[in-house]
Amino acid sequence: MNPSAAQLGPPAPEPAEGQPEPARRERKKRQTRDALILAALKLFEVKGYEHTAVREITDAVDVSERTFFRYFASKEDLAVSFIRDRTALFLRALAARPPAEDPLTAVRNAYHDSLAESAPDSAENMATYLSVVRLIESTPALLAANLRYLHDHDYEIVGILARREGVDPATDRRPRLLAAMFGTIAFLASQEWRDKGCPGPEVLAAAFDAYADQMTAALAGHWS
Amino acid sequence: MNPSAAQLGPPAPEPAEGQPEPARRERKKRQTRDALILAALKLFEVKGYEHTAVREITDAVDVSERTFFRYFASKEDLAVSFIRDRTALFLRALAARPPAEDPLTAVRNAYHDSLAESAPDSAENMATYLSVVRLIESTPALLAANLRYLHDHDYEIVGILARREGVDPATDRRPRLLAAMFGTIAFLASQEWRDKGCPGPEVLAAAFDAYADQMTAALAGHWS
DNA sequence: CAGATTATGTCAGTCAATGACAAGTGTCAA
DNA sequence: TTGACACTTGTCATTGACTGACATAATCTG
Repeated sequence: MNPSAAQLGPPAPEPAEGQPEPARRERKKRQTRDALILAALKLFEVKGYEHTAVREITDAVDVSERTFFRYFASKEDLAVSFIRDRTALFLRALAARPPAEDPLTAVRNAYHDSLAESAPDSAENMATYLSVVRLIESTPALLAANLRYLHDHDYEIVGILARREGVDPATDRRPRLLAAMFGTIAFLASQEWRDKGCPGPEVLAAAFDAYADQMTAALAGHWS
Repeated sequence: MNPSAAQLGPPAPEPAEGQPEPARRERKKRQTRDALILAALKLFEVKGYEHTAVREITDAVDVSERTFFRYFASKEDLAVSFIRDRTALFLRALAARPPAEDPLTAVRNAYHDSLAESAPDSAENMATYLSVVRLIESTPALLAANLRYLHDHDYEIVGILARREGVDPATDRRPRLLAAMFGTIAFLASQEWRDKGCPGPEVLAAAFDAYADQMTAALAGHWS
């Protein structure tokens, strides 16, 4: 049982595997994991991330502090677990885009796909996700963790892009460049979205598109 | 005496202010600050960042642990203090570029300027800087701190760009976009540079240019 | 030199994170 | 059902980053 081994969105019943798991043990793990996340978010919202001790979270769920760290590598890790799920969604969406699309188009569409896939999941789910984003965007430490997570997983995007276009990521800089630029504008978009008060997902998508649209314009010449 | 109030490159004798400071106190502060940085880097290089306790650093300099935290907000803070200096150089360089240059050109030239300004500073200085970059690039925690620092100061670049081009950063996304993209490629460049073994500064500059050159190409169509 | 500033040391304490070992619980086959 | 085996959890002890409070000592200022 290594920390954050099995990442999964909160109460989203596993795609159902055959029979190979008599369930009780796994079910309990999932329960405590979900309970920890839920209690943590609740506390974070009230007292703020920094001022919530791990101890308080585990007390609320009635498990030992040690157990917490067997589920999550760190306090940060819990907070960004949602981001992890979103990123995984995006990666799958990107891999699924038709090869006929050029890289930028594929990335843009994949972003929308992943957003659409997670958004209507359930209203309650969306609300939770929104509160997490709000939390992350307003907590410097989590913002940094988020940044770091995105960076650590850029190479996966790079791999998919390079495969799609049949280029060698070791010599061709374009896949790395596009992957990094995607991360950048996704980040800018969620900032703008937060500044607007985290309205609906479609506003986030619109902000993303606006940034994507202006990339070449920003590089062009004078802005007059 | 708040932490990291006065950031300055290591042994670079202050631009000399009139007379208003009878010096001794300031001189001593500078001394211990430099001594802490020096001892820290030496230890980091030998034992690695994570495995060097603040206690060991302060023992080497013979000050109390508490004093360390009066000079640096955190252990990370010490390590990225060099990055701060470099960023400050870049900002000044960017502000100094002629307004006739279009934004992208100005940013690229400013990057080279700041590199040139710090590089020949002194051979020993350069060596120190290189070891810091190596350290940061090979320590996940520091990489994250670096990322965060860059992000936290994007707004300064945004401000300069917006002023240069006479646009409103609140409504026009282009300054934010270019600032973020600059950060991205500067980051990619230093990674590539590290992977090549941190050769000379000109190699870093070349990598930066290569990325800058390919930005539009990466956004264009298929890469074939 | 007196008296206001300011830096430093000491101390006690919080909080995150980890290793080691014991105790409890679930699983599976005989 | 039972008993061996695989995990999971709790307990305990420890390290290390960081902070607040207060006393002390050094450096200004006049």
